[in-house]
Amino acid sequence: MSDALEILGDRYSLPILRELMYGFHRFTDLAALTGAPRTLLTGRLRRLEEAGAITRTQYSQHPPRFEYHLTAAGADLLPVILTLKEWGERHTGDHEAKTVFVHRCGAALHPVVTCGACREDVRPGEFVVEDGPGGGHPSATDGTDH
Amino acid sequence: MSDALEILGDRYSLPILRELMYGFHRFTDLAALTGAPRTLLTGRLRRLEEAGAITRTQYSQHPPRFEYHLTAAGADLLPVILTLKEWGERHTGDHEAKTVFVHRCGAALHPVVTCGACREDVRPGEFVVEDGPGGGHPSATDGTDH
DNA sequence: CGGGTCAGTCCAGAAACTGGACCGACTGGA
DNA sequence: TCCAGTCGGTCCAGTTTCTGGACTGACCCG
Repeated sequence: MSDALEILGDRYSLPILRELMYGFHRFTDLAALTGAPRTLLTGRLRRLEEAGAITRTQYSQHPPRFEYHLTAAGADLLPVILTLKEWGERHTGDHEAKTVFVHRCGAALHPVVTCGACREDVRPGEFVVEDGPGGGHPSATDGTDH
Repeated sequence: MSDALEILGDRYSLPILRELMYGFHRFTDLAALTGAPRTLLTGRLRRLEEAGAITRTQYSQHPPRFEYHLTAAGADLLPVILTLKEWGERHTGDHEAKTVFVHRCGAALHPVVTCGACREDVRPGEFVVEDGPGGGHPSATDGTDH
């Protein structure tokens, strides 16, 4: 996760990706929609491109003009954005969401995280934290106490 | 989502919450595990407390000692952390995860986001973005350039 | 008595962010 | 033809934030 936050851990990267998902692809649009200063936006777009989350393609030759699109890896951030949006609406003052996601089933999309293996909902306390091959925590022990 | 990122949008807030989920509750542990400078950690913990994601409780009187615990709102960030962890392992060099989540069903926990209404997996393109009551995007939805 | 633990604070230098001005190559309208 | 506007940036100076090491004060353990 630390690696992910190295790329996404700031106030603008996820909003940029979100606007790309919404269908905006141009620099000026992204600047206006996210509120990011243009200098900062330039840097973030470069970093996201380098990380493989977006592509930068030239759509006009002589006045050089570019547009940004999600890669497969970038589109894969959809679950992160959905769950973050859901949390914001539930636990911050952000009750009147500016946008609503409507699933193809017709209902407003409220994401639920399930276990890929057994398909059951995942709740705090229903899993255990174990050390992986990369070497784990100093004294991870119990994981779920409270 | 912007409100959520106002609180969580930096390199340390989510790691702090993650370590709390893993069962670490003391200032020094959090500093060591996240790598956050102590001054910064102090600020983040105050902000998360103010946002209602964690509580700070005194467990020793005379040498004042405190420990931090997740509130219900904080625990509700589990889906965000799970999906972010999953993305990091899939799309960054973070293949050898230091920790593995094992679901109570016995399998390694790979989160899948489903629609709360129809229970189907959510994939890019299987939903529509619409303006909500809060007033929406200038010209959202279609994705075609104007 | 000495060392360690714990939850911080303080400080100075480095890095990042901010917002406004500016740019060059066009395009559209009168 | 002239003028305003668009687009994707860059440049700059001032402000804020981050960083990491040193320090503190009350306790606990041997």
